[in-house]
Amino acid sequence: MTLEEEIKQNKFKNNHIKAGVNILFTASYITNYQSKIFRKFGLTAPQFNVLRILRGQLPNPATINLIIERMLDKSSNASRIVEKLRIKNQIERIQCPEDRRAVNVKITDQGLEVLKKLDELEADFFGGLNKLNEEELNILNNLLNKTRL
Amino acid sequence: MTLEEEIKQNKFKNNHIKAGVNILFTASYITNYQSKIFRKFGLTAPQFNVLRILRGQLPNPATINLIIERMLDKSSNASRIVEKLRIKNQIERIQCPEDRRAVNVKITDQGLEVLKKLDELEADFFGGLNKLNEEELNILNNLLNKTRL
DNA sequence: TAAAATTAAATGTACATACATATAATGTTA
DNA sequence: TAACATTATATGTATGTACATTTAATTTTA
Repeated sequence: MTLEEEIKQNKFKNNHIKAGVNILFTASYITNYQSKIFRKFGLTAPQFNVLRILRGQLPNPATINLIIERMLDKSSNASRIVEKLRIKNQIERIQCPEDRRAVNVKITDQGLEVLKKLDELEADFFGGLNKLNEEELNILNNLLNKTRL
Repeated sequence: MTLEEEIKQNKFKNNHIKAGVNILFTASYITNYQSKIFRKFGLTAPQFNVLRILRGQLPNPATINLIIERMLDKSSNASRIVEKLRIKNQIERIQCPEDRRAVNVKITDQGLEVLKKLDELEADFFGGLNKLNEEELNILNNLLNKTRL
C-alpha cells in the first residue's frame, strides 16, 4: 500500500517531507510488528536490544554507558531498562572495582536462553524487508545513511 | 556517517536486517530532531500531528476515530492527546449530536496560531532529507512502500 | 421490541521516552 | 591537597505507547 493510502493523506508539500513521513510510518510499522514477537517472550523491544548488546560483549560485561552508546535510541533510559532485566534474572549487575561509580552489567544464562529462542525468529523481525533484493537493500541503506549526514 | 559507525556494530546477519535497523535508527534520529523544534512551541510530536489532522479537516470537526485513522502511530492514545490539547485551549470538544457516543473535536484559533508559526519551519522538520534529490526521494519512497507490502 | 452484539471513547496499568536534576566517585588544577 | 569540574549512574516528572477493560450509546437480530 502506498503511504498516501495508509494514512489517508494525499497531498504532501514536497517529496522530501513525504519521504520523512514515510520513514517514520515504516519504522512504526516495524516496531509494532516486532513488539508482538517480543511480547511472547516477555520482552519489550528495548529490553531485547539491551540483551543483544550484552551478548555481543561476552565474555566481557558492559557498563551502562557502553549500553547507551550502542542502543538504537540513545536517549532512552538504560538504567531503568537494565533494572527491569535484573528483576527477571536475565542480567546481573556488579559494581565495577576500578571505578566505583560504574557498574558492570552481564547477561545471565537465563538471559542467553531467551535470546537463543529468539535467534530462530530473527528473519521475521523485519517482516516485509526480505521482499527487497540485495541491490534494493543496498540502495535503501545508502539513501538512509545520506539522510542523516 | 554509516549505520555501522553510528551504533558501533559492524556485522549484521544480512542486508535486510541491516536495512531494518537502519530504518529504525533513522526514524529515531528524525523524531529526536523534530521534538526539539516542537518543544520550543510547547508541543510534542503526537500533539502536533493531531493539530495538523484537525486543521486538515477544517471547516469540519473530526471524531476521535478519524484522528486515530490518520495518525502516524495508530496505536497511540488519541483520547489522552486530545485532552492535553484541550487543557491548552488548542482544540475544543463538542459532543456529537447525531451519535452521542462520539465527540467532535475542532482546532481553535489558538491551535491554528501555533501551527502557523510552525508552518515556516516545516522544511526543517526532516533535516537531512532535503539533501536527497527528487529521483532519490522517489526511489526511497518506493522502497519503503515495498517493505510494508 | 427486548436481548445481544457492536461501536466510540475513556480509563487503568505497565512500560518507555525525554529531559532536568541529584548523588557519589573520580580527575584536574591552582 | 583542597576546591572545582567532570563523569557514571540514578531518580523525578511529564508525556506517550501498548494493550486490556469499562461505560455508554447505537445497531442488529431473533
